[in-house]
Amino acid sequence: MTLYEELQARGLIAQVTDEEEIKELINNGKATFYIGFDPTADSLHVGHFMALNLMRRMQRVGNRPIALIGGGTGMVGDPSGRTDMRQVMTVETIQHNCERFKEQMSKFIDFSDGKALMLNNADWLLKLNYIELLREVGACFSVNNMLRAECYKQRMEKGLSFFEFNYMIMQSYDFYHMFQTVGCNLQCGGDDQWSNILGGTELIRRKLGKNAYGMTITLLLTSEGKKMGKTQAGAVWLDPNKTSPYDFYQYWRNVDDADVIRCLRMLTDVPLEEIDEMAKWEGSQLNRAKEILAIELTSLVHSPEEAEKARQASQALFSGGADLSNVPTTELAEGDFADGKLTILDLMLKSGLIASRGDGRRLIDQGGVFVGENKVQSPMQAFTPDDIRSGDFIIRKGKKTFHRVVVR
RNA sequence: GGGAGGUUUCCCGAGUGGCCAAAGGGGGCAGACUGUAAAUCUGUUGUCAGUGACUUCGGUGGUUCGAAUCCACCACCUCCCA
Repeated sequence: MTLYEELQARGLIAQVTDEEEIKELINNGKATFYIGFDPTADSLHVGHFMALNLMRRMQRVGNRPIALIGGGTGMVGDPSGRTDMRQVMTVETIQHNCERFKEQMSKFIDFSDGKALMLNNADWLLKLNYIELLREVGACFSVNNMLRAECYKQRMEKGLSFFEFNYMIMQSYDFYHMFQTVGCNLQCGGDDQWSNILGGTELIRRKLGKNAYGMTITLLLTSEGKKMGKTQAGAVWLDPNKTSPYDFYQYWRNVDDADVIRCLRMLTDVPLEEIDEMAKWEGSQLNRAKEILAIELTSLVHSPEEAEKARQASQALFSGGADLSNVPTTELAEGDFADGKLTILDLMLKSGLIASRGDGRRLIDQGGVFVGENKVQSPMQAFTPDDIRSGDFIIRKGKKTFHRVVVR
């Protein structure tokens, strides 16, 4: 199976500018392709994972990936898919975020010996002179066309600033620049990037009379049409300090029935034949598929060891296993026990299970808090360090949030 | 530059002087049912002590016994005309 066929079979390819040419390029490892990453946070998240995965797959057959950090474009912000203007970030924040991205990406992509590049468009965009830019590329963009682009359409109702309107031009300039300097001949991205990518191929054609290509990958949406990897608490991060491997594992373990197979196909390396088998599973059998998904992804993003730990912790909690050492834990010192004991409210507050004491009272009122097997009856129920030390002290909030407390 | 309207609790959105911690919906959380799924039903959803106090309705001042509601100024947003 060729790379292109595989990508297609996994449902990753959304749109391509020229199917035959792109097949030829990527199947034979002749593509130098780039994907842009906006440094809007200090960690990559699940949304970026699709892109990293694509880069990894492409690199395996000899294509050369370029991870383009949007240090320059990040100062403007992509209006695609946004209903409001992005917050403008300081130069220092952007710089810091770029560093972190670099670190995280190295786990997925081999940057040695020029097998992959990491560039920052701040290196060329910041140097641009407004008048020169207008003269050089301004004539190649039709405002009429730009306004028709899907990414701006939605914003026409709410209002779009000129500042953001320029995003497409800058992204196109990136492609144009890298086409000339490092031979970048293909741009990939999420399907919401389609208009921006076309801007680039168009610019290259007009300015240089040469062909460059574009390919977008399907956005990973839940069956309800929401972006995958978003929770109420925010994004699911790849940084273990922001989203623990246990939480990461649980996120995937809990995806909807309707989404498991698609996630397996698009995100993991599990062979397609095996996934096709799983697609036949029904009902509670799908739980097995969710476990596989969670293990595979936690292994890829963190490590097989972390994945195993998360699996063991989950099993211990949900199926009554013995080893609870890998459950999320809060450590307290004797000194934390003001009067020799702490109430259940204090303990939950300290371990981050509740946001306020009122929140905790409500939960307990509704019978949603357990210590071990026992339902907590009163918010004033108190525990001494010895109570906690006398065995595994597990607080359960609701059905699936567990937290262990230990006293040093 | 001229004119009109708006800014409410996580989001949308009611509220035009006391009965407003503020309707309704969404979302979230919890309970029941389950498979760590979905759907459904129920409860809950500012903070802290619990028959009470405190903070909240863009900001700052003012009127009033009393303001999310009235007045003044400022900031921001949207729409219409140039």
